[in-house]
Amino acid sequence: MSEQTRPPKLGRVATYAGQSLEVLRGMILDGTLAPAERINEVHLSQALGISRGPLREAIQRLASEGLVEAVPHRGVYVRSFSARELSDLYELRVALETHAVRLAARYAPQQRIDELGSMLDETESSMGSASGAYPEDPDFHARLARLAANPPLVEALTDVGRKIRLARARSAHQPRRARTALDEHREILAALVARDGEGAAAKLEAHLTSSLNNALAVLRAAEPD
Amino acid sequence: MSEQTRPPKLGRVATYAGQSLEVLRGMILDGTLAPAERINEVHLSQALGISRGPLREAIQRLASEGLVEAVPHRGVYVRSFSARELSDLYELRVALETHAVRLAARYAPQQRIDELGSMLDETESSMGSASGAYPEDPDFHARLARLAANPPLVEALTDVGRKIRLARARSAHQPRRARTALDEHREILAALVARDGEGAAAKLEAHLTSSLNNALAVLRAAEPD
DNA sequence: CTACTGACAACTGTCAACAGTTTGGCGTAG
DNA sequence: CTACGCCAAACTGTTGACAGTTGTCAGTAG
Repeated sequence: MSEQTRPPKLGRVATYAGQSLEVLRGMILDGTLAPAERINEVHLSQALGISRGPLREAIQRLASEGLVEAVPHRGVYVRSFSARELSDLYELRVALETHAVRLAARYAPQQRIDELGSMLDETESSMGSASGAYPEDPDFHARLARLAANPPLVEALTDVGRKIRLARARSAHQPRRARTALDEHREILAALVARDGEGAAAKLEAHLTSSLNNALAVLRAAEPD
Repeated sequence: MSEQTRPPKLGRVATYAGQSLEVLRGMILDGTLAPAERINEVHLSQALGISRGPLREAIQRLASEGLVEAVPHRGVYVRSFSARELSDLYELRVALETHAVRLAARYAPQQRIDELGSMLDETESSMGSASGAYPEDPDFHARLARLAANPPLVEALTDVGRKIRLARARSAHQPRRARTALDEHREILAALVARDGEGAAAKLEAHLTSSLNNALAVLRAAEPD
């Protein structure tokens, strides 16, 4: 009874629609709901233990985020991306992230940059051990974006990042590339520490380009149409 | 694992939720629903002649677009922007649009560029007459963005453009600036015709900066707190 | 065997009612 | 007069049922 007697903390979502949104997004991004798969509202609502109302609200938001495509009277489908669309997304991401890193080089406080460094150390130390070795660990790029201190920019990058993550859902963890990515992250950070915005942007673009090429290679290997 | 069907590609069939989305967006952008105003679901659904279900779905999408802020159990509010947020939005827009124009300078077919020119001619000829003289006519920038041939980029710019339009809802049409804007548009287009991506980007940035300054001035004049 | 027709099943879109939370007002105590 | 607490009105969140559409499949004509 007294478990939810907390005053309204901002950001806490105590609503089925809000929870469903996050659960669904997770199911799409981790592949539980595969690309091009049709979503059955009745089945899914029963699986989630809720009614169709809140579920539909969550789906609408996913549609607005571009993770799902809703065709009136015909159902909603998990979005699938072509190689061309993946390239477009990466190109957009490059534009956004290089801009972010230029801003960060100019305005970010030293402390925030240092935090990024220690985060990379942690990533490296926990890399040999567990299976949690992501080639593109989203944390680094997300934190990098936040250094630009421009919320709309961060939001735009979050959106693009989600679509990219879905687009390359097939290309699973590649521990070999993880080491390379970490090195490239360090180079970017080094330029950032030196307040060299252009250098950081160049390193970042190279990093993202090789990431795209890696994703494209995996994509074409999976379905060489 | 799961059965995969192809997403139907057909056009849009009318649905209350979809119609409400567009109507609501219009009401927000033209000021019928003022910034910081609370939206009453019952009242609004009756005004639209529909039930709360489809209306709520539309609202969810508006929330995802950032035009509206939904606080669980407390209602949804039309989003209002501070001067700082407006600046952030413009900064993001500059990054996106300059990137778009660089792409356009490299890849856009001549014909599409020429179409932009004739569009400007039409704008000019219809400027002296009617009241439809927008200082920032969205068409030019939207069409410019499309020349980049990168759909996610266009989408991102659309999102930012909507927020900006809402943020500067108070600064109404200013016919004096309309003429200036048209001239600046022509300069951008001239650089584009010359395939001078950097030049076009520079002109564009200057244009957007003066647009921001104009908006900020109007904003501070309206509420100098 | 193929092409069309009509009915059935499945699913999405919409609605009205129910339930839980927030908000503002009133009264009472200090 | 102010502060606190209770209560009712208003509103949002959720549900289950109903309605309209789409896709499928048997049955029939060519």
